[in-house]
Amino acid sequence: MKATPRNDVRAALRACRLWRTASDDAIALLAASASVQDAARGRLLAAEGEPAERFGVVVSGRVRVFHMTADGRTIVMETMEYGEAFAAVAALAGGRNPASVDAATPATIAWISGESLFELLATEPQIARGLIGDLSERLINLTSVVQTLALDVPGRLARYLFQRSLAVGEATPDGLRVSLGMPKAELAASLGTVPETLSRALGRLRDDGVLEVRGSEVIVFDVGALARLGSGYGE
Amino acid sequence: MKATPRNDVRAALRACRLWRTASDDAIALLAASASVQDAARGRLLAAEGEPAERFGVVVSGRVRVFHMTADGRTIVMETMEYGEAFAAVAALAGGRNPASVDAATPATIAWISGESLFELLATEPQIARGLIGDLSERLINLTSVVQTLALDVPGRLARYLFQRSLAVGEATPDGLRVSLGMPKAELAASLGTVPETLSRALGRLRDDGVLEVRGSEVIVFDVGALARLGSGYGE
DNA sequence: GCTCGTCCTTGACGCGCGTCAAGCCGACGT
DNA sequence: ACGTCGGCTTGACGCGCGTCAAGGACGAGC
Repeated sequence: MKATPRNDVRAALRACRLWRTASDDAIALLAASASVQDAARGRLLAAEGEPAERFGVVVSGRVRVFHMTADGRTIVMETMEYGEAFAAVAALAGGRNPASVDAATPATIAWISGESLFELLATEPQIARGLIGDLSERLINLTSVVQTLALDVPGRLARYLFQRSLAVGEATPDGLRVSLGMPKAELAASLGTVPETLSRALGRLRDDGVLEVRGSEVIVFDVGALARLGSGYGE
Repeated sequence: MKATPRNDVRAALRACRLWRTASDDAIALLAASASVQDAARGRLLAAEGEPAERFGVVVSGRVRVFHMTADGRTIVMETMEYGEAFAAVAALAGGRNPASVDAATPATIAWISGESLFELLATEPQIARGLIGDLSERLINLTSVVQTLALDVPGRLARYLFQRSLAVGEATPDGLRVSLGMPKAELAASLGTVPETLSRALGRLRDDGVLEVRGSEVIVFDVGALARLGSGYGE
């Protein structure tokens, strides 16, 4: 961690939706006040229950916002990438972190104090609207997490694959090629389950002719089926 | 629904934390612009997926924010009472309702357009901070819902009873008397389960000597056990 | 080539919980 | 007091999924 201004940090802050209407000068100030941390993969960045007086913005890499259950499994609530902020709510509400955060890949984080943000808010009040919009959006995302948890594992998997088909699907003569985006063990954790069950769920989709598994990517034949299964409407 | 200003409406709006630093004049304006609806119990107030251009404030009664799964069960995400706003995120983010809302009791609702709120924000920018705080808090609440969903049914029940013990527990010579606050069928739904399973979970707590069931209230002998079970740490 | 390690898959089993189907109890009307 | 009806409880059963344990499959290193 150090406090010299860095271009990558300023760029990440500029890209952050929280204060997208802020002036470049204000961003520069924010960047100057930030402390920068390089975190190895798996490094814990914020712990559930800890008081939070600052929040992080992802400069590079990916971080996971998650909750760990008593038996050691994790539920991933959000994954944040370049230019996204995490642990912001606790800093804004002045409370404790409602969830833990760790680095899903090697990551660089810019830490900003809640105070700095409130100062920014005071000098440039128009950013409030962006902030409110962003918080609302996050609330909507979390709502969808809750809905996802109501699905069974095949449903959650289908929902994930469907979203991923839209995002990174690549048409080929065989079908839509979709990379899983992470090792299967990690995907299982993201879906709130274990590798064994994920494997069976994939096997079932394969047997039903929806897709074909090829190592760490799948060839999707029937995107509609994924959409159907992932929206919670029976088989 | 009608548009004449009402004292109960103004009072409810005044009590609303979203704009707690707003001036009385601004509240009066808001109240005048509101349309008031009296809803019977069970009445649907907002449907998931619908575009939302307005949000509601509870003037009397209680409303439930919930998601209905494909098989017809409901997950309750929040319960809003006097002076609390619902369906606000969609109106603020300009999207669709991420969840449905219905009246848990007969309720009176003041509907306010998202536009009115933004006007208020423009004329009295200091309310942004309250709004941000409220949204953050709601985000934290939802996070706790996610965590609750990771518990098994006895755990969820214990968590609920523990919170309720703190909120409405009444010391008696026998133990802490805690009313369930709603019929058991409704409680079961709030916990994301069915009456049968709730009944068994209560029976189990009774057998373990943690509490005793008396109709629609319970006598708690061991509050610590409730806290333990509800935090996700084994039996 | 072999060996080792890592990641994934498959099978067997147990547990939690939702479902179906009876009972039970207390509240109410006549 | 009796019947009836709705809310609650209890038992039996099936299914989904987590766990344990035992194989594959594949690449890395010698």
